[in-house]
Amino acid sequence: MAKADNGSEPEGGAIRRRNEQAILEAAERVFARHGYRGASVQEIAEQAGLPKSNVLYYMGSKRKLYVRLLERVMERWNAMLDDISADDDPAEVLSAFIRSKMWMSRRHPEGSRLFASEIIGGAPFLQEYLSGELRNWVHSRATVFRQWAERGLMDPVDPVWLIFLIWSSTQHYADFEAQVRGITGRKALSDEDIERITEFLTRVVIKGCGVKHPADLAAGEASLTER
Amino acid sequence: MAKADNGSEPEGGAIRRRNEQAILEAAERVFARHGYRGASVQEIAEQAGLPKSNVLYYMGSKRKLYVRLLERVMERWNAMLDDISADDDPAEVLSAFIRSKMWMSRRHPEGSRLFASEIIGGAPFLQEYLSGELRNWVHSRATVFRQWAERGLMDPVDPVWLIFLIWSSTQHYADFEAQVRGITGRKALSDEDIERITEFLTRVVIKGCGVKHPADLAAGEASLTER
DNA sequence: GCCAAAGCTGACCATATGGTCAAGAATCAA
DNA sequence: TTGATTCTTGACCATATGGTCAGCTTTGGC
Repeated sequence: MAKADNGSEPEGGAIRRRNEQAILEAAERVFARHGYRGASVQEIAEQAGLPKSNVLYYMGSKRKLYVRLLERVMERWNAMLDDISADDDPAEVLSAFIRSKMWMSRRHPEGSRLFASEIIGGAPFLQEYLSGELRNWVHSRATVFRQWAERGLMDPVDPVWLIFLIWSSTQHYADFEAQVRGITGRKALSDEDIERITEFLTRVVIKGCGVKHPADLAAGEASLTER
Repeated sequence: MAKADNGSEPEGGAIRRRNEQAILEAAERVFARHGYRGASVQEIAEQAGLPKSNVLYYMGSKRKLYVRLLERVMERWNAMLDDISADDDPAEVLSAFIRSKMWMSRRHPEGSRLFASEIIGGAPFLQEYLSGELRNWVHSRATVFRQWAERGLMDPVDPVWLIFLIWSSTQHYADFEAQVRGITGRKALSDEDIERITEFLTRVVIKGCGVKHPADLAAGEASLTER
């Protein structure tokens, strides 16, 4: 038995928490860079500043460590999947969606790359998540998008392709960071860059899908002028 | 010395060509799935139906095989980077660009994933290509886009972000195929699906960037009606 | 200070890795 | 048929892999 049993999740003493944190951080980097097979426990241990045995002591096995990392990433993901309803303003919802996705890519690029690496490898560990939880989320969002289209708030585009468009174009800046750096010639993108890209993507998506403000709807459909 | 020296590239006898072909195909799959480190020569050999020694005999080393694959992918890529000029119709150029990128992702998904895997891993083998050849191509295209914007043929968007948008949203269907399958619930996308997605992306990009037909320009700017 | 629990880690293991090599088999122009 | 070139491959090697374990030290509540 450990000390007092608090109801919250992060179990274990201070030492355990500190070391696990170091291991998880190092592992996220290494797995993101080399994929599940290509990553070695030895390298993770070195990056965490611990002997290999210690990593196995805390994490049990390479596989368990990897699964735990994926779960951590998916938790961050899910926290972003907030609820929207058909009554909200499409432009605002899409804008917020793009912005939060963009900043997620910026704040957790290694996590994004870890996820990408898993998917590229055929998603051996995430298949049920994709075709279960995530699929449901996408389809519930799709329903809302379709309602917007029916009410003339946006063009009748396929919502799934639209979601994929937003996902891919935002995650690009995390997953393909090396390419972005090579082509722009910069060592890293600044916060302003990210903000400008966010604005660009938002603009293209909203204008490209013919999203209208609810207020403009009441003003009659005779005027095709935007804004 | 081998037989007659023909000027074309694919050297070697029929046996060599056949085996190399089998090895390259198998290797593209395995490297795409597991990354450079995670791929094993043994697995490549098995998938090619040859003993490991034979793979090394033809390819020299794992590293040389990998580099050769990357070069093959980049050749396919470069063949697509045809020339455009500021005199062309922006809508047509962008449409053709999206379409060819989309079909490249469909026809060579393993190659696309191989490239993605290399970039996610920090592009250790492709850094100079990215910041050299590819960078120049992007910037030459960017110049054309800017000229279009100056002539009022499209909104003054940053051309580099636009190119990234097209790259990411098209490549998504190769790189994240597992995710697309899981969420759509389908075993594979059909040619019609790809065509519809192409149309969707083209529409969003062209409408979203305010691309106009050159003919509409002459008709005066009073009419804001589209199409 | 006591002692059980937690933390730590070098030595070790079976297996898999990329790569070499030598010796034989198939191919082919002459 | 000959002889040289190409092809084929099992045996082998040094190293790295994920994982185990026994025995040590440290920690922290009493």
